[in-house]
Amino acid sequence: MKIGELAKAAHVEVETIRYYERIGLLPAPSRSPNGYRAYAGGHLERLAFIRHCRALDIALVDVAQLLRFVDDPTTDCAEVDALIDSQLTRVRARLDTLQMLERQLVALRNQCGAPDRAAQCGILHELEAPTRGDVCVCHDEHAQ
Amino acid sequence: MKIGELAKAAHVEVETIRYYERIGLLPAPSRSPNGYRAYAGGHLERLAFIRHCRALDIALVDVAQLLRFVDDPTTDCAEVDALIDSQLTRVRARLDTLQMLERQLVALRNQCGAPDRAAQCGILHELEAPTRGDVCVCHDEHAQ
DNA sequence: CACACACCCTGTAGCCACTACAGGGTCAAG
DNA sequence: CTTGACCCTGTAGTGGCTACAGGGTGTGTG
Ligand SMILES: [Zn+2]
Ligand SMILES: [Zn+2]
Ligand SMILES: [Zn+2]
Ligand SMILES: [Zn+2]
Repeated sequence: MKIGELAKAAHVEVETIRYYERIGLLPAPSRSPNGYRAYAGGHLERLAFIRHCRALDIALVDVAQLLRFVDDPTTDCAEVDALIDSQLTRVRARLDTLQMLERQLVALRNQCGAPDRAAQCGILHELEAPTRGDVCVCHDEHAQ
Repeated sequence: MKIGELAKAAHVEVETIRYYERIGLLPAPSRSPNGYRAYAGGHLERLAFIRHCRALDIALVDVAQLLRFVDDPTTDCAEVDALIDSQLTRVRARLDTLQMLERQLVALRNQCGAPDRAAQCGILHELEAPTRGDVCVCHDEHAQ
């Protein structure tokens, strides 16, 4: 299997595959006489695993860790669980932030009475608020 | 005001301020005879505005655009509104993705029956699923 | 006055996970 | 014989900072 075929099979860019090889995530395949990379089934499996993890937004360092567990199935899976847990924690933290952000943006959006000149726009007015030392609608880190 | 004082006042790293200056977001201040940057009140205002936007996760290019509106208050604020709207759209899209992600991670986390050897761990098992062509628990991009 | 220490300067490189060339080689179809 | 699709290596760019390295400056203490 040539790199383009592997890319198509795994729904990944060719450059991404070479990148994974460069950083040591995907083992270097054998080469055809012409120098082209020649992949076997195992490479597609491993690449699918990686992409699957990436779809879960798991960082590549953590994917590398998971791959080590896959390669050595005698290790205690508690570390796998912990890794997923910490990933879940990160995702939930980001979710909280984004939900706050959405509320703040909606509030901000409602500030614009009617589109007119920027001088009257409530949005810009609101964004300038912390400038004047007013209570900040979106974050209070600089309000304390 | 020296750069460290400005940094403290705006709750920003010194390097961040120099970075904003380098990319043209914050105007270069005048210099003291010793070469130190000497900031005026306007700089703190502008920096607060930028950090306020960044707290709303608005990209620096968009912040630059907003600053142009601030500087020229005669422009039509419809563009401001559109910018906030598109930001809101981005945030909501990311929210949707993250919510799916959280559900998938929870499902994945529940796969681990009891921590034991990695060979039996349902999490690794599940992460390997797309490898075997099974229906993918987390993303179907490579399942169709 | 000597020294420490905090702060300032410039410039460059690193982070993450790719993505996009530039500049070349290989191969099959028409 | 030419076209075009694919492959190769190596390097640089993205965003939004962050972290040095290698210097200069300013203040307080012994
Ligand atoms: Zn998947
Ligand atoms: Zn408006
Ligand atoms: Zn704010
Ligand atoms: Zn487990």
